[in-house]
Amino acid sequence: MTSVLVCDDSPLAREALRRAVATVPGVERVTTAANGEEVLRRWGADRSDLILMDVRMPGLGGVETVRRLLSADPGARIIMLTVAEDLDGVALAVAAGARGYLHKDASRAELRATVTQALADPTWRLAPRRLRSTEMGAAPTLTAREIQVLEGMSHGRSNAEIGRELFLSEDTVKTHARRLFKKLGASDRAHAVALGFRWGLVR
Amino acid sequence: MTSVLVCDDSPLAREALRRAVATVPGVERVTTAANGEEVLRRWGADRSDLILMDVRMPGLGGVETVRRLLSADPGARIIMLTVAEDLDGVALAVAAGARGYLHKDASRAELRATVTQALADPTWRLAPRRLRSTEMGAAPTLTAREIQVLEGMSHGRSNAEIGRELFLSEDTVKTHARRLFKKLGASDRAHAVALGFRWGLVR
DNA sequence: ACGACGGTCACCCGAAAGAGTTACGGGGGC
DNA sequence: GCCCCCGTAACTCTTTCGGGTGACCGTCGT
Repeated sequence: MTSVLVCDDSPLAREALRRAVATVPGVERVTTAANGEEVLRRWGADRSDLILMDVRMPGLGGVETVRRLLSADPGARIIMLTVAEDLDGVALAVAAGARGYLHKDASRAELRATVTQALADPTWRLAPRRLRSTEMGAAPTLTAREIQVLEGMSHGRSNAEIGRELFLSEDTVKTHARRLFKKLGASDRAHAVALGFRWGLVR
Repeated sequence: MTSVLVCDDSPLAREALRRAVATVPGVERVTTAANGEEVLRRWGADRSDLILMDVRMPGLGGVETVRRLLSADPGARIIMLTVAEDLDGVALAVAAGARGYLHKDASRAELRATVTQALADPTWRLAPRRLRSTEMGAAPTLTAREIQVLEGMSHGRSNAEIGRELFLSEDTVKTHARRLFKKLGASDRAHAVALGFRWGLVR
């Protein structure tokens, strides 16, 4: 029974990853965890053949989780997931024994190819490479204006206030708002702000 | 020149901590960092006498940062900051060499006392203790109902929908909403959701 | 050259939201 | 005993939001 464990603190990314991994031929079970602690806690009772784990997670970070997991089970196969910003974290994780890494904006095909290969060859290690594309669990791409409007919302400003701040008419702000709602799948500004935080688009 | 470094990924908590620490007699400089990487990067050029660091941070977690910091500089004095939920992280950090820890809802007075003592005595270690109170940079205390309402907002639900979900009238939901706005200092629901994320009240 | 997309703005309209106020019962603290 | 906070609920009133639609212009890619 081939099983894969997906670990990411972002619920949206986690779901997207789970769905993507589930389509890989041969994978019969995909479990998920929200943080490193959860992975370690469950590893004793429930070992997977492969772990996909985010580098940046609250609590026990991905790097430390890799260390502790490998000291408990040197045979564990782990692939780190990362965004462009924390390449050093990836380097640490690979140094600690992770088999490779994937950028979060890797295409679904690249993700599947990597998972397939890692499952097929127990000794496989990823030759470092950079990936692009906009598939998988990548955050929706907002334009600069849309992010400015979203940030305004996250600071509690009304459309009119955002407009004054950005030297735009309120109607224009509303247009940007409507467009970013659609991209994010948000039903209102509160939802949009929440999704912005969950996707890491705003802080 | 006595200097203290405050490290927390939450901007609000960071500012609150910075202000609190700055009032400690003898402290002449307070610098801040948003994550472990930043602390490590700057440690070579700019060493502080004491570090206050959050346990849970994105990227390099507090525990791992303690390890790497102490392996680079065994004399570094570090106090971990934590919320009630990650006591294991604290245990790890203390095991790794942190001098002690403070709950984030410790009173400002307790924070100052701890910092004063840690600065005065280079060998000081905190005897484990639990603290309470609502001073310092603690997140506003929302009631269970208020958090439920805030979570509903973060999922894009209207007041009426939240009411149906929680078996409350829409008017009651609006009352909870108004009260949580006031506690958080939010001007509308989008702002409240943003503050909820920044304070770590919702995910 | 054409179309898709992004940035700008406008108008209409119904549905929400938010502020203000009142109220009543229960619990905890002083 | 009293007061403050919480949970519940209702009422009114004004503002804002969000959807729908249409429009003009510039850019980029094909």
